[in-house]
Amino acid sequence: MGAAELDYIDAVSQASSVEALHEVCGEICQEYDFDRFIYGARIPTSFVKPYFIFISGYPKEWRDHYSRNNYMVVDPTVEYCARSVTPLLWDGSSLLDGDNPEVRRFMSEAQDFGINSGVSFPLHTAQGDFAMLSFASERPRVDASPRLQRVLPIGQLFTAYLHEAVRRVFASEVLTLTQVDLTGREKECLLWATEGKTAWETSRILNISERTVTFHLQNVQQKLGVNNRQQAVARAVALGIIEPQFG
Amino acid sequence: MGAAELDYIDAVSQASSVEALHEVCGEICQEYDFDRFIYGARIPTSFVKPYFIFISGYPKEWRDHYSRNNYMVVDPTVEYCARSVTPLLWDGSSLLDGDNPEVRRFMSEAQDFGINSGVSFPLHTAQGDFAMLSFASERPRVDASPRLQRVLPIGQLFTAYLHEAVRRVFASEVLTLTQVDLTGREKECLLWATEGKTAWETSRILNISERTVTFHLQNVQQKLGVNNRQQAVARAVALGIIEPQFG
DNA sequence: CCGGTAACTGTCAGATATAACAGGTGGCAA
DNA sequence: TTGCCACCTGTTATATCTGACAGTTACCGG
Repeated sequence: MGAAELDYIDAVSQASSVEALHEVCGEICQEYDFDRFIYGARIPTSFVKPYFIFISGYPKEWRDHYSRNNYMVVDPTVEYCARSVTPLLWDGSSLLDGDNPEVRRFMSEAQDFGINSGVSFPLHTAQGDFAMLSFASERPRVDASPRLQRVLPIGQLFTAYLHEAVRRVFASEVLTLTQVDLTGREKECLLWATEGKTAWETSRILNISERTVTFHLQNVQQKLGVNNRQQAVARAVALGIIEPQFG
Repeated sequence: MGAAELDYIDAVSQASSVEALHEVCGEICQEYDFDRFIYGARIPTSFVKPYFIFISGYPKEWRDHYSRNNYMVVDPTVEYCARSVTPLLWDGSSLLDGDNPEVRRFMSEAQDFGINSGVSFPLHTAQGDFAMLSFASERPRVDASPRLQRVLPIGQLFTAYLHEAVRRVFASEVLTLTQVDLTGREKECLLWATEGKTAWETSRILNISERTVTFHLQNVQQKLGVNNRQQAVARAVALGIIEPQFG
C-alpha cells in the first residue's frame, strides 16, 4: 500500500505532456474515491494579470460558468488555499465565509454540478507560484472517513510533485516569462534597493560610485523588462530572484 | 496505522509551547526510525537580516559549530529546500553540489556528529515564510526502504502543520513584525506601484488626484515602517500583503 | 452629537530616479 | 588577437518621489 501511493508520484514525475498529467490526476482521484479533480496554478508574470494554468477534471459547463462569473475571487477554497499551507476539507455547510451571500450562491451552484464536498491542497513556491489541487465528491458532507485520512498526506505530497511536473511541461510558456539571469553585482544592488537604500547609500555600502549603482539597476530594469525601480524590486521579490539572506 | 499518522498532526496543532512542539517532533522522528530532527524557519522581516526560528533536536555542539561558521549558506539541504517544494533525500554521496569543496567539508563535519543521511521537507508560505524540517540518521546511505516510503507523505504534511503551529506559538514575536493592516485604497495604490505605475498614472487609473495617490502611498510607507516606495513594494510583496490578482 | 477613520485635495522645496549621450578596464575563451 | 561580458565611472536634463506645511468630506458607532 505504501509503495502504491508513491507510484503516483513516480508517474507524475515522469509525465511529459498535459494529457499524461491529466491521466495521473484522474487515477489518484479515483483511487481515493473522489469523483472530480481540478488543479490550478497562478504564475506571477504580473500582479494585475498573472498567468493561470489549469488541469481540469471538472464538468466543462461548470468551468465555463466559473470563469464567466470570475468565481476565482469568490471561491472560498481558493481564498483559503491562497493564504494557507494545510489541506482544506470543505462542503456546503462547513464554509469559511458562510455569511457571505455571494459565497452561498457559489456553493449552491457548484452543487448543481455534483460538486458537494471535497478536499483542497495548497502549494506555494519560492518562485512565487501558487497552486492548488482539489478533489471533489458528490457526497453532501465531508467526514472523518478513512478515505479522507488516507488522502491527506499523499495529496499534500502529490500536489508538490504535480506542480513541479507542470512547470516542467509548461516550461516553454512559463520559464521565458520568469527566468532572468542577473549578475552578482546586479543582485547586490537590487538587494539593497529592497532594503530602502538609495543609489548613493548603496554606493557607500558596496564601495563603488553612485553612477555604477544606477548603472546596474538600469540593467536590471532592462533584463526584467520593467518601467522603473519599484517594479524591478517588486518582480524580483515576487519571482524569488532575491530573497531574505541566510548569511 | 493511517489514523496514527494523523495523530502527530493533531498533537502539533494543539501544542501551545515550544517544548510541546519539540516533543511532537521528537516522537515522529523516532516513529520513523530517525535519530535526529531539526526544524528551521526564515521570516522575511528584512531581506538583509531576516528573522530565524529553530526547533532543534540536533547535537548542541554541531548547532554551535554550524552557526559560528555561517553554514546556512553552505548547507546543500538548505540550498535545495529554499528553491524546491518536494522532499530531499540526502547523504554524503548523493549531493547536489559534490564538486564544491566547502560542501564536502561541511558534510564530512556533519558526519562527525552522527548526521550521515536523512530527509528534508521544504515549505513556503504566501506570507513569505520559508521553513524546512529535517530528519537525520546515522546510517551512511539513504535507500528506498519502506521507512522512507512511509515518511515522505506524512513528513510533507506534518511540516505544514508544524509551521502553522510555530507561527501560532511565536505569534507575539513574529506577527507584530509582519502583520500590517492596509486600507482598500492603500492596497490599490500599492498594487499599481508594483506594476511600475507612477503616482500620476495611478491617479488616472483610479480617477483620483495625483496628490491622493502619494498620500495613500505615504501612509503605506508609515504603516510598513519603511524609508521609501521601493522598500514598501518589496516588503508588501514579500509579506504577501499584495499578491497577483485572481480577478 | 462627537470622535475616529477612510478617502480625498492643495503647494512647494529638496532629494532621488530616469534617460541619453558618453566612455574605460580586466578576464576569459574562440 | 578579437570579441564578449562583468564591472566600473562621468555629465546633464528631466521626471518623479518625499516631506512638511496645510486642509475638507462622508460615514459610522458610542
